[in-house]
Amino acid sequence: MSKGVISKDEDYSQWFNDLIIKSDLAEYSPVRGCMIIKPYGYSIWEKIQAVLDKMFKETGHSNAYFPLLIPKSFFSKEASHVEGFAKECAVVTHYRLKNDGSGNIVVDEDAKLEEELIIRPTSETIIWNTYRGWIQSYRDLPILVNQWANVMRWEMRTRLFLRTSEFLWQEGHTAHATADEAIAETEQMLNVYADFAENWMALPVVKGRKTPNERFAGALDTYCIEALMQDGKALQAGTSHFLGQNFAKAFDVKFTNKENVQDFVWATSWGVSTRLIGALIMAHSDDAGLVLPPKLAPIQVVIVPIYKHDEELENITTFVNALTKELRSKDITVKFDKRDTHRPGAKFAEYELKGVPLRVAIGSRDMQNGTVELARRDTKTKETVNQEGLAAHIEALLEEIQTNIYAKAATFREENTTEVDTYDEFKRMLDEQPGFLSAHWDGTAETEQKIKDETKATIRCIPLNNKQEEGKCILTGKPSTQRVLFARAY
RNA sequence: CGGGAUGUAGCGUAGCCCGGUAUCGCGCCACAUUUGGGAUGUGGAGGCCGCAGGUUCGAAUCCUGCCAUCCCGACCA
Repeated sequence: MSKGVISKDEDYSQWFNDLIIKSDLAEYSPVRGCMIIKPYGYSIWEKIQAVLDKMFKETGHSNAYFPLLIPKSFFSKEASHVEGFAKECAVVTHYRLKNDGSGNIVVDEDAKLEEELIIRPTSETIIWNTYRGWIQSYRDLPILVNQWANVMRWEMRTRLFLRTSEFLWQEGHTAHATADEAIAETEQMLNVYADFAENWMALPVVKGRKTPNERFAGALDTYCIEALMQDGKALQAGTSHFLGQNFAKAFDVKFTNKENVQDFVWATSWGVSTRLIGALIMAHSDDAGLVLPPKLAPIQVVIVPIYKHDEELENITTFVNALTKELRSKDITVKFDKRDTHRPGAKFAEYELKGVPLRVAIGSRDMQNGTVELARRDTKTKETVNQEGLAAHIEALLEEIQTNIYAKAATFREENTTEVDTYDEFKRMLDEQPGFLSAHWDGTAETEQKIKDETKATIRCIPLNNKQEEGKCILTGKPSTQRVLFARAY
């Protein structure tokens, strides 16, 4: 176990917090629920951004930026939307501070805003208010816009990366001439998210749809990707919403179609957030620290020299410089840590904590033998290999690590996904072996709510391409045509 | 917003019951010896004891109020 990090079996929540703090991803800020994302943590976000941004552009989207502050009145235009967000909005009421004469800085009551401003919890309202001016004809459609931004939701209870008051995300907001086109867009972006989660984050996900209860405020249909964490709880890793014409109607966004008939515009929105970093941590890491998939690791390979004299270091450095150059030509991110202020053992522990996928150690012994020592973070195994062909070997190994991390997570999910047919078994599994529970449900909100109240488990999603089969609801015994996925969730 | 806990050096802590300006470890600085899994020795620096009142000759310690954070619930990406 790493110093200062509690074992994840002993206290999972504490383990998660310890890891984030000790591995330098983030720290607490002076403001409740807000965190400071430190350079190492932010560099993971930058990688996530770079990959997703490319995927968005390849699917025809462009980036834009809408303001942080939204007039309060905008929120009253879409009924279910305001209901969903009203309780967690931060409100700007004044625009000036003053000195009260005794050295205290206070709000200047004379500087009260005519209309209060809301710090965006999400941008549907300001964006649809804007789209009204952009759209007149079917020729103006579709609009395929994404924005990278911060948002604020004043949550009751916060957790680093999983649920902070302010978080970073991207939100796509598209406008279409037909429902079919909007639904296709919603599904397309869900697939982009699933592709990203599985192939970059090494995180297996279930694609599905939310039940009406769990839908986004203002959506007709919410698609999601659900992942399973190591403590058996589910995490919603991304969502894509079909908003129908709700926002177009609320903000009066109409267009003239080819038949010269006016109609309301069809909408989607979709987003993922810095929560993905939380998912990354909880899905793969262990008691020694983070385990980052090579494709998203800020440092993919760290090289640690072991030497007694400067002359030996020079020797090693010459070799390392050549190796580094070769690795960089393969787009592999390398760090050569030749600090003489820390001994090798300390460095080993540090990079394990930080989840660097591959470590190369080179000492004088290796230089004489023409070898290096390679240590994998995912398996914690070490091997001594020849310096000849090393770059190619490392490249292959990184791919193997990526595959292995995914396979491990997939196996875990498989072992913790259970089909249950009775309510007793359902409750017993939640206590004894938490995970995904695939069970029949009668399709009513009442049943869903009752199960939630009694067990804290919610319907995570109705998986897409779900197998249709006859069954009986685990709670009511009423007939059902398919299983849905339950779990306790973050 | 309910329940629980905690605030003492950068971090982790002792001291609090029984009032007398603070303990230990890690880290930090200097020098030396070290370097294949978290080095060792010697010397040193670092504190308005969360904040504000009160009691007292004297408060980290007793009293009152406040603030903040974390954990568990309800709410949520």
